[in-house]
Amino acid sequence: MSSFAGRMKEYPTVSLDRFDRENLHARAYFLSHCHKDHMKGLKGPLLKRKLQFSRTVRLYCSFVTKELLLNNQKYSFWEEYIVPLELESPTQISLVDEASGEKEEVVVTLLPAGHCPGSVMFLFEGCHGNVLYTGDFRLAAGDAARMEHLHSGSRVKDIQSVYLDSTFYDPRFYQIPSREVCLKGISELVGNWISQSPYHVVWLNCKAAYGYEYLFTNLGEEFGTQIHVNSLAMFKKMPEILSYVTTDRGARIHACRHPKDEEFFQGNRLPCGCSAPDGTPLRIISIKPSTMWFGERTKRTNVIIKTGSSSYRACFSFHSSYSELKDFLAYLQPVHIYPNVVPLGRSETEVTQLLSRMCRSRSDPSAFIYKPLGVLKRSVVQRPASDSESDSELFEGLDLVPVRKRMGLNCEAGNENIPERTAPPASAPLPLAVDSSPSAPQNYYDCTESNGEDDDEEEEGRGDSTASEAPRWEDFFSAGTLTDSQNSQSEPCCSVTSPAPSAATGSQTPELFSDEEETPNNEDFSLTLSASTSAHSSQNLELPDTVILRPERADAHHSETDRPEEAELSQASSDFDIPSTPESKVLRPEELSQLYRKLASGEEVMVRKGSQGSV
DNA sequence: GCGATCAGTT
DNA sequence: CACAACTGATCGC
Repeated sequence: MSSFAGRMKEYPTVSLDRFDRENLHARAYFLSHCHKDHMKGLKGPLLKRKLQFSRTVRLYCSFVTKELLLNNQKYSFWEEYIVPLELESPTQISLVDEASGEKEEVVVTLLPAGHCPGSVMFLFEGCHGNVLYTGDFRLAAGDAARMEHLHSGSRVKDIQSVYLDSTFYDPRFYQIPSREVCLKGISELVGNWISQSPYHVVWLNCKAAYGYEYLFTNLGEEFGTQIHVNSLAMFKKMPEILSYVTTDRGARIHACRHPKDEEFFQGNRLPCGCSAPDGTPLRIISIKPSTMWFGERTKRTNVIIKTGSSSYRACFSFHSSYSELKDFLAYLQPVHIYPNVVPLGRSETEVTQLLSRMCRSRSDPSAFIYKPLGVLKRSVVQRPASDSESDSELFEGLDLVPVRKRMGLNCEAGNENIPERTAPPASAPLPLAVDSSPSAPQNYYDCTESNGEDDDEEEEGRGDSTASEAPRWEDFFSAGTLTDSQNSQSEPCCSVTSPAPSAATGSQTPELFSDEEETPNNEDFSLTLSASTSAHSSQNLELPDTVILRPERADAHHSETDRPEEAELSQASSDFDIPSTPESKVLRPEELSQLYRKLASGEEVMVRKGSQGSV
């Protein structure tokens, strides 16, 4: 849950995702996506009054977010104050103090965030530097390298600060299976079930929040069907979603909800109360999307877990995993990183400190020699989804840095003279490496036919789409297009600048595939299903509560700390429990700086187990 | 009576 | 499992 207070240090006159308290005085508002915890104060009467007296204060968001927001009556008063922005189209906004007339210009660019429909990150560029507010996001490793607007020419932009969705910034959440893998697992489960008879139906036990839509569309596509949901109203302008949902209760796949839906399910009823026309009892399974995570060295990823005779939990995450976050940060190398979320069981200072290891060094770069150790880790960062058993995590956080030139902050308006850092080495995901051929993702997805076309062509109708890309999740459900874009209401306070020229020269496919070969292999679990578990009215008591459908391979090393009850659930393993390398300890940044200095000065340095000793 | 906040539930 | 929303109790205006 976001605990971001609403304002960024560099541009304190704008407020993002918070609309109460101090934020009432903002010159402009930004909404990253339509989840309640990012809308605090948004329906406040105080704000409403302020708007009525203002000529310049506006709310900026994506078109889809606008649509979803206005779908809720409580926010309808915003209608005339919302300025929807296209994705990836830098827009200059004047931040005006209406009392004094003082004015500051800032260029904002919306980047797809992959969190839920309409979700975006905001990149601000102005005289206080480039700042990225991520909102909530789930991006795969390497995605930052594919975002044109994080680059200037072939170089990564100089990012002063990142305000980060740090939900899973904790080594415990090292790995979360990719969307593709999760989707494939769910697909197989659903397919195996509904193919058994017309009375076999599936209930997707989704929470009342946006973000599951790509599940609906992909399942709908795969099985040539529609998913039953409570309401279509919010999707009325989103044909690419609308065509896969229905309010026809006769559907085989349901994602409808009811306040007592869990009870209903126990009584073999769907939340919508639907039953078979001829009176034959339905055979219902529930699939509850929930986040599952896996430790650093866990190779097997069980994306489906059976939790009862007819209940399953399926891996699903709205947020990037620890390794995905590290990849993201390692690529951008911001000077500062501020957490928007404090993961459970941690303190704010703790997270900030952990994050500081991913910041560009603030000290004199010449004090650091990156070579000996940096190279080691660099390789890990390149292939985040793979070689998870590598012990090079020893120096986590200090890897990255191929030495990059630092220059002063630009204080001219605009973003012309942004200091450029060198592009990452060839082994890194290339900036703008446009992996546009549909074939490449197929390797990655590893989920057969269902995805090559999941881009749902209508999506491509988006007018602004500058970069031609392979089908991407974020294209699909993050920002989306609306029909009837009569939206171009030009606002007095905003003008569109020309997008930065695309430098999509690279053609090399980034590190997409990883070792997903180790992922699905789902034969095991189809067996379970075809065994056609007895109707769940007969409580099968000898079944354990939790059955892992695809057993772990022997590669989960439980060597040191072998805790039987956790051995099965790799997500219970944490890097705290099982150190990456038995003899290593994670050095504190100060210790490492000291170490690096010694190395730089030619001193001999030895790292011994547990503590760093030097000669 | 409305809204904000918190704890508990799913 | 740890997302995000809903429910109900409590407090204040």
